[in-house]
Amino acid sequence: MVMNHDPSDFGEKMQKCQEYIEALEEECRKIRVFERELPLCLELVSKAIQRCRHQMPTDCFNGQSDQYSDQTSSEGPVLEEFIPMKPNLFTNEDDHDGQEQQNQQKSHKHNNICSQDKSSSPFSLKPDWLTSAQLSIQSPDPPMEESKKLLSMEVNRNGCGDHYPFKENKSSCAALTIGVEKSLTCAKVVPTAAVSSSVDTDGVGGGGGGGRSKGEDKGKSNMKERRCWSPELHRRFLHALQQLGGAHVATPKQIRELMKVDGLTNDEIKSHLQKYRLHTRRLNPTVHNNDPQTAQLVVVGRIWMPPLEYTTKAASSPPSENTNNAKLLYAPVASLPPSITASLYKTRQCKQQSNSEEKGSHSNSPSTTTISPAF
DNA sequence: TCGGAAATAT
DNA sequence: TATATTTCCG
Repeated sequence: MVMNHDPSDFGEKMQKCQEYIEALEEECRKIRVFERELPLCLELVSKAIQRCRHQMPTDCFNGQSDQYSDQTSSEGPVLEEFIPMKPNLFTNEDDHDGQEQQNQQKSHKHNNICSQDKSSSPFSLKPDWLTSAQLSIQSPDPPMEESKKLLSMEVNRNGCGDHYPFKENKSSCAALTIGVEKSLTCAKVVPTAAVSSSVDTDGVGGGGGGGRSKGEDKGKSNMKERRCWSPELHRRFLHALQQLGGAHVATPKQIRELMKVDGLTNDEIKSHLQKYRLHTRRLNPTVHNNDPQTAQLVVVGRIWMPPLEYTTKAASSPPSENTNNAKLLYAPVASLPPSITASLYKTRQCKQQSNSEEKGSHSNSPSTTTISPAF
């Protein structure tokens, strides 16, 4: 809708405009809960809000419709119905309300159309994801398309969450192969002693090399490259656990078969499983609830959700596998019980930006759920 | 093949 | 120091 108005109904238009914005904001809040399912919708509304805001003081009230007329054609008819279109800045507080946005604002001039297009296009969200090394952790799990992008990103970078270019090491051939596996892992091909210091700069939790190296020399040369369990990989892991009936029932071999990740070894899974069990045990020393069917919350990124659900979502498993499908819960942390969120932010996450595998563990009721330190 | 635990890097 | 991961042992 081109708002080239008569000054006489200025106030009325202004009020309508404001109402639109408020309505859109309300919509946006609702959509955010289902950000994963409705990423484009969310973006659409977000853009609508920011553009509407941006236009209010100028076009809406000054009648400068030509300022955005060119943009409307490219934005599509829906927004055009009610929002003046115009390249805008990174003022969308609903997208990634964080410092990254602010930083971007600082670094981009107001009329930086190219940048705006890049960040706002539904199909070019990658810069947004890339704006933070923590995106794969802090953000809710990306929708499928974004998830793919994220995964492909991970192929190109060498490490969990860091932006270092992928550094193919001579020994990288061992376990890390291609495709899915590389995507799922952080592809951190680090012959530990040699390269890790230059690559693993963001503190993906521990470094750590092999176990007891009987011969010290062994560690350097034959050291297995570290497997960094990316969130996606961990989702698969959890999904496998779900299918197998829980962490204390599943065996590494079974998990590996279910995960279907090339290059992933039983040892790696076993190690991860061991860690998972330890955390579970630590969190609930009295309640031995390893049954995923009763496990209530899992932290993925910064989202808590029933483990069944998020693993299901991640792996697109058949619904029949799960009994909890009715419990769809894609909720940002903000919507979680305060006790949970409070605990959540006490966790080590704050210090480990790219520690991307977190999960809470389980208890029989959310109220008794304890929050694990980043797992 | 598995679970547990030591070893090691960060 | 805590954690993640690898490696060894039984």
